[in-house]
Amino acid sequence: MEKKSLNFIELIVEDDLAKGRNDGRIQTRFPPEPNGYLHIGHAKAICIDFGIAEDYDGTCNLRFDDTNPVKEDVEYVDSIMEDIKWLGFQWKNVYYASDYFQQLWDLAIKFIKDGKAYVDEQTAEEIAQQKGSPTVPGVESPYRNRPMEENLELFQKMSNGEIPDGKMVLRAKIDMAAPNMHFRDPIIYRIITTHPHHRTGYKWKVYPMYDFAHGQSDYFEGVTHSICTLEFEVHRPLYDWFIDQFQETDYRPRQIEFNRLNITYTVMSKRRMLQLVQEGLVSGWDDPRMPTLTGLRRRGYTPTSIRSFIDKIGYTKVEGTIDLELLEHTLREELNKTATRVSAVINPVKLIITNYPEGQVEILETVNNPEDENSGTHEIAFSRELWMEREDFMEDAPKKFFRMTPGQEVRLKSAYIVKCTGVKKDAEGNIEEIYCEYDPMTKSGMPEANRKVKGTLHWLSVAHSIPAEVRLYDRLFTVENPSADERDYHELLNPNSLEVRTNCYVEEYLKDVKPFDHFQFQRLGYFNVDPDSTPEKLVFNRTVSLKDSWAKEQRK
RNA sequence: UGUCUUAUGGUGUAAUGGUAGCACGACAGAUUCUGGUCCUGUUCGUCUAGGUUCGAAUCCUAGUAAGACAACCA
Repeated sequence: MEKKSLNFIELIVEDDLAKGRNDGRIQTRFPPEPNGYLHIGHAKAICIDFGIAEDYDGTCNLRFDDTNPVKEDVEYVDSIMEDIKWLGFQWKNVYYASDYFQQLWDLAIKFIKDGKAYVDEQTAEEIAQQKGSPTVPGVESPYRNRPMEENLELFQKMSNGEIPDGKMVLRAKIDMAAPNMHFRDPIIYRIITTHPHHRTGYKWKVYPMYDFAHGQSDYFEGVTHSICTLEFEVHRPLYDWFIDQFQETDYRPRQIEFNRLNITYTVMSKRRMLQLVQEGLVSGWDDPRMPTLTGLRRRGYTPTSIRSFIDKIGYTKVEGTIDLELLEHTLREELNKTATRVSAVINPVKLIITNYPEGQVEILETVNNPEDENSGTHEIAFSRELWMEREDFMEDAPKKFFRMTPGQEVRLKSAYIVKCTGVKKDAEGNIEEIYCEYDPMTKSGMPEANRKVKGTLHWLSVAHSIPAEVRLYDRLFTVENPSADERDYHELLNPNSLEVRTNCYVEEYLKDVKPFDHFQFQRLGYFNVDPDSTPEKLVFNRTVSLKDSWAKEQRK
């Protein structure tokens, strides 16, 4: 058994374990704010949070960081839980930062009593101004040194709802000249009376800020490893400082930061995704073009493929961008092994076998999955009139065109070898029908069928196929890194990210499919059944195309 | 002209002082009743300069480059 190399987080955990820290206990948490849908970047965090707990015999809890009622909603709580479960993880407990509002408030009182917090009455602008800049030290607030009793009284008033929103804040008293901006008397409590909290309603008038809530919540819960993304690196000294102020035993949580996930041709910020949804540029959070988990699910991505992808990209502290192709590769890798092969024609043109008896129908067998011996076969009807793809015919074909062209033999998958004899065109010269003759001795399985031909095409019997809508998805953006582009992001959107084809056909075998079933449409790609699909009107999404070396050849 | 962090092929990631490897991509070939899959091969890398060491991608120093931080967001 080959030993898998550990990532830097696992190394830290093993080192802590070896040193006996926190009594050898491992506890993590996944701490989303319920203000948006989870995306594949969150999946990366979920995999390490739950993964570390699993691998080191620890526990992982789900904790909603719901300290800002202005932005949060139960709608998101529900979707977040659903997405985590879909990925295949199970939390030990569900916690909410709002569960700790009383404890946090008590802690704030302690800070005031210890002379480590004060009430500031300045405006947000004044406070921002005094903060200085990364290179210029800040200025102390005129309210910084007011007596402890006065702070206590004012904070009580804030908490009672006697002070309007925005008029006062509670700040930690640390160091306005600190080189780390976060130490310049950070605001730890603000007044919010106008928005109900999704769990506590209007009970609380003051709410703790992230820095005063996150690490403390970790501490209250007994978290040992608080894993988050790199953007919180500069917060870590403050995380540690707060804990220093009230730590009572040897137990201590530890924050570790890793690189967040970026993928080419997409955006990973909740703000940008919200815009896409609100401006109607996509159909919703679950639009199959969205990098949200709900979008990816609707697109046809599987939980295992996403986890496998996360496993491939690893965890480091280097900020980079992953090729979308790696994600697609991971998905194809899985679906190739699992997806049933069926035929679908998404740009149909009629093919008539002139020497095949009218009215005759043959029931043929076709394999479900050549990659899986146990997958069996299913039946497909063959007759005189078929559907084939327009792209599979060319009148004046180049040498490397291995499909249907007059005079050249091709194989109809699982059926016969045919030779094109001509076409019928309308007045504008558009091809209306294609004609061919079949060789009755070349039915699949017969010795003559082994004859070498240039190519194999998929097809459908006109009388035995059912209509379907097929939605062809492509990347949402035309540039690799939309976030870094100076242009307005509207200009970067791919106008062809969705192409709806309403005149497609699929085999009768698919008449009873259910939403999220996935298939390989032979020679086209992997498709799944959209939730919009009904027995009367089937709707398929293209999850990802097959690798297409003919398309590549054509681009040369 | 601050603090923190990072630097390995086109991309991502290993090598934990001892042979720079893997995956994706690209390119070429073979096989094929999917121009898919499978298989084979090719291409391409330790940011720079010093130092420590028998030996440095790894440790040290200095540069260079990139990123994060100045919300009553998380």
